[in-house]
Amino acid sequence: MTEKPKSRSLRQGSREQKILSAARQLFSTHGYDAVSMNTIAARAGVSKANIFHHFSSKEALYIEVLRGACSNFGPLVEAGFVGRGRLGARLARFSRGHMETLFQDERRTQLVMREVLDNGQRRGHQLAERVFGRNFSQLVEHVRESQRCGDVRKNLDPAIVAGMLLSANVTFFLWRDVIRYLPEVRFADNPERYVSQCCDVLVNGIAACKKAAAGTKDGASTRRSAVR
Amino acid sequence: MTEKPKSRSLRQGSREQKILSAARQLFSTHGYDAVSMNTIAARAGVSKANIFHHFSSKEALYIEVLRGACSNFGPLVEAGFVGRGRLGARLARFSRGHMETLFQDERRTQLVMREVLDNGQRRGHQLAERVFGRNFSQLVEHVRESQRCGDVRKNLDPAIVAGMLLSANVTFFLWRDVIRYLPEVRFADNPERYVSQCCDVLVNGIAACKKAAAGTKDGASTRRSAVR
DNA sequence: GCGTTTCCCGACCGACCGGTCGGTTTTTAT
DNA sequence: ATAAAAACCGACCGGTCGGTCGGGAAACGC
Repeated sequence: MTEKPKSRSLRQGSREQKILSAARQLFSTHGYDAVSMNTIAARAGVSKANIFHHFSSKEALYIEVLRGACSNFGPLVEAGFVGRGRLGARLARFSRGHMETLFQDERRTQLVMREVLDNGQRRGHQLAERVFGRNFSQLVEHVRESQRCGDVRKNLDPAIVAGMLLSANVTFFLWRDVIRYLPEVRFADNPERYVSQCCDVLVNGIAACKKAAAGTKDGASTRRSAVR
Repeated sequence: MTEKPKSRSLRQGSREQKILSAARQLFSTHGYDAVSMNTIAARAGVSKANIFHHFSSKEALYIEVLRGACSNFGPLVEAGFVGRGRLGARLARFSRGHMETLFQDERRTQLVMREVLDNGQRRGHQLAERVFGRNFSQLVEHVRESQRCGDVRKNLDPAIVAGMLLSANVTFFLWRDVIRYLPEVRFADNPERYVSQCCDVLVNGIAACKKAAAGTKDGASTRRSAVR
């Protein structure tokens, strides 16, 4: 009716994109097995047979969704870490950005998580290359750099420090719907405060001894805000 | 042939236990959807109909497996934390025990993880009560106690500190098959070293300022061992 | 001994799974 | 205008799913 014909090259892959979009939504929230091709077809407003016209199999479709989820997973994060300022400030900025990225596209994060849990052993290699790739390497490099500057203790494995930096946020994301019901936990709906405190601890933990107290300035503001 | 009759009350629930055991194995390694009742029946050496005689549905069987996995999940861990000694030593002992528990029954850990990922939102409440229950509370209480003693900075949320303590280990468990392929990571097969360094960082991070260096003694032994 | 209850199984059910097939419509190239 | 190619669909395939049913075997109370 109101639609113009549109050349195929213009609306290139519109149906295919709809399929991918539907599959991304469904796979990430319910997992691979729990989602049927019928469901995807219905969600995408497309016949099931059409899906098999664009993707050779359900597995192939899933892989495609996964590939899309993995690309550019970290550049934003990385961008948040670089720059000048004292260690505590940069680290907090990075961590905040990281947490934001996790929640910005929960679907994507959840998809990756699920893949790690379900196929970590089988596809661990690909995941390591695709999800992290250079991102983790760059983060480690930053830590190493800080060690050279004397900001970070030299007896720490930079990869472990980088891992701890990420693990706190990832765990928060993963368990947020559970810890909410723990009576002692009051930060379930306040990731900012969580990140802030974690960075506080980490900065103090990794900083070279004489500067231990210095990093506190940025991270320790316990009463930052109660929003979100 | 060689089997004696055995009264029913003696071998009480032997078939039922076999079913539960098979279900536990299969669910934990492949997830709920990917495991069929036929498979469970075959693994248990029982007819499928018999499973439905003992358990009203697949869901009920799964819940039962889950209940078994959740009980006594933490007492051992808790036991490792209490006792005397300086903060760093106790914390390291606890963390080591925690990591050990995670790997001691990987199946169980993986089952809980999967449940969190798949049904965290729906069953978050039950999970919070069953998986952690008093365990997390006790851990938090220990942190709070250390705060009163002046060993831990008072401006930190004890629940967050407790969370960081656990998150490092949990993340290691979850991502172990992925980080193995990261070139910078050399601790993938050496959880002891990982735990050791994490505790080092945490102890220094949470310790009251003047004692910052003190906790290092126990945790910083970077060259502890290369075994396992 | 005998009835009752519990345990157990093979056969079977409708629903749905991933995937295919033949044919129709739409787009593109000429 | 037309033929080739790509996109698309309804109907259908063999197979498996969770779950049921009727009946046989074993343990129980008496």
